[in-house]
Amino acid sequence: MTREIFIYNTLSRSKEKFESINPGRVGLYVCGPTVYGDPHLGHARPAITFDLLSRLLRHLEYKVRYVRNITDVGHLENDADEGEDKIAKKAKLDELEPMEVVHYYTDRYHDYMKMLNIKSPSIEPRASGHIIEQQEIIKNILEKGYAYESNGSIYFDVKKYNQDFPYGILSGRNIDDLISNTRTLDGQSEKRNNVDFALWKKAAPEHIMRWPSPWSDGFPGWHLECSAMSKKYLGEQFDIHGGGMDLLFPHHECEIAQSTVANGNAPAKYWMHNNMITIGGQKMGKSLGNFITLEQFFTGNHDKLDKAYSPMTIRFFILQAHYRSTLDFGNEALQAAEKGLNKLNEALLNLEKIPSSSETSFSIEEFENKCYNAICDDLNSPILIANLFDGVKHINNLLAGNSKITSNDLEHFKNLMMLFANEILGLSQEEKSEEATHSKLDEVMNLLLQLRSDAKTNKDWNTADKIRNELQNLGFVVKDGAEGATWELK
RNA sequence: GGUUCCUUGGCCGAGUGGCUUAGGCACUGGUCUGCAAAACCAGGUACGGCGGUUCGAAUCCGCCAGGAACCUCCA
Repeated sequence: MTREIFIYNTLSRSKEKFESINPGRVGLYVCGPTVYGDPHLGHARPAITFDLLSRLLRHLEYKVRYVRNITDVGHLENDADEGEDKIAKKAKLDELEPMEVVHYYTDRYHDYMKMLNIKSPSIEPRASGHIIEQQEIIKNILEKGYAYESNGSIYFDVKKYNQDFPYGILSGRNIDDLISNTRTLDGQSEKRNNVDFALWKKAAPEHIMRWPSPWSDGFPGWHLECSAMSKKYLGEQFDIHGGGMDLLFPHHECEIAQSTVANGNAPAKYWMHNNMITIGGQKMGKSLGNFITLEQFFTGNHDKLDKAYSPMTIRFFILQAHYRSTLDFGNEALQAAEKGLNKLNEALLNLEKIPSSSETSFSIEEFENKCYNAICDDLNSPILIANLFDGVKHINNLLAGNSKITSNDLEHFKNLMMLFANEILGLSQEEKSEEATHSKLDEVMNLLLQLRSDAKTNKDWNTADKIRNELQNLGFVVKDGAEGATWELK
């Protein structure tokens, strides 16, 4: 299947036709989470966006190597013990091993990504497992003269780099503005310029995570890990680098600088950035403390949530906006998404009930093209979803006998609906959870007992007995007591 | 302060030079129904403000207003 894909490349600030470096293969690197907190709605966005991208590429028969890292070193030391309640905090008086924190939150991240039906990447490397590779890059940059040592730490010399290469090509920043505008922070006196960034940091005595190096016992700078791991698993130049817009500067800019010095070229051909999810018009993020975790969404356990929302509702909600637009959180919007998704799911189930006929009254081919065109146009999932709702309309009309379809076309149409909804958008038809079913059973039984009680009040003994006897046949025992009837399962 | 970006109907959210009245949710009328629900049919409301370019602009340009992201860890 040869379909052209267009991708918005942040580097050129325009949509470009996607052409992979190696025919039939795609190398994709996406910045993953720093695992020191529970995953929140913001984390779901890049995960879903690039899950969608890899699903599409694979469907179009590319062999995709999708690398998404886990950042487990760099900024952990003080955030490790953010307990929610005092008891939990007390339990952590004996500080946890950083790797315990990392392990715990990595597990949590995986659990919630799985619930969102996000496929596991091909490789999920960790920064702490690639210290050697990072040190190799530092040595390389030092040899080439674009980094300097200062008090046991190594900094990248941005000013020098900018004399030979353009710094700021991704973010559109100008180094002179940066130098004059960057805030001066404490502890930066080691740097020649405040725009310089750390490749290696000497560890303070209290810092637990530390590795030996030619320069000091310390740990690698944050920007370096992605350069090291993408190079190791995808090579010096790969196809697509993804991540949140908030990583554009300085993180991705620094990656480009590091790779340009070390390898002689920028790491990726296409740079894709997903936009932020906002709450009340503001970015939902850790520093603002206004984030809602995925667990809270799934349980409804948060002040700002009217109710619980299922993982698929969250996924659908995110897919209903284009990945480069901000998306504002709101209960109304979420409930609209929930209802819309239900409508879609019901129609998909009803696909099985459609009778075939001797002719087809709408164009399957046109439907197919519209769907492909939408998703191949820089992952325009909102348009694809709109097209799927056209499909829903067709399904309902077919069921109502208002339109017709031949059995061949029906088969094709079914496959297309399932392809786009399930395989590409990743909207699985989640089974009603056992828990939910169980709690509903209680309500249903109470309803039956209430009906029986009403019948008894009306001396409608036939109905009352019928309810009791039929329940008995199904294995339920109805027990009449002074306080009313109760039931139990035999 | 610098850089970049956004502002679409009751809500969310596509579109980007001329007929897309996108789509979802909500709403209104009708068909169906014992009554509902679902479904189907029909319907309304929009492009922040002011100027300009153009035969024609929500879409291009300028100014103004409001908002956001980044410049420090952040998806």
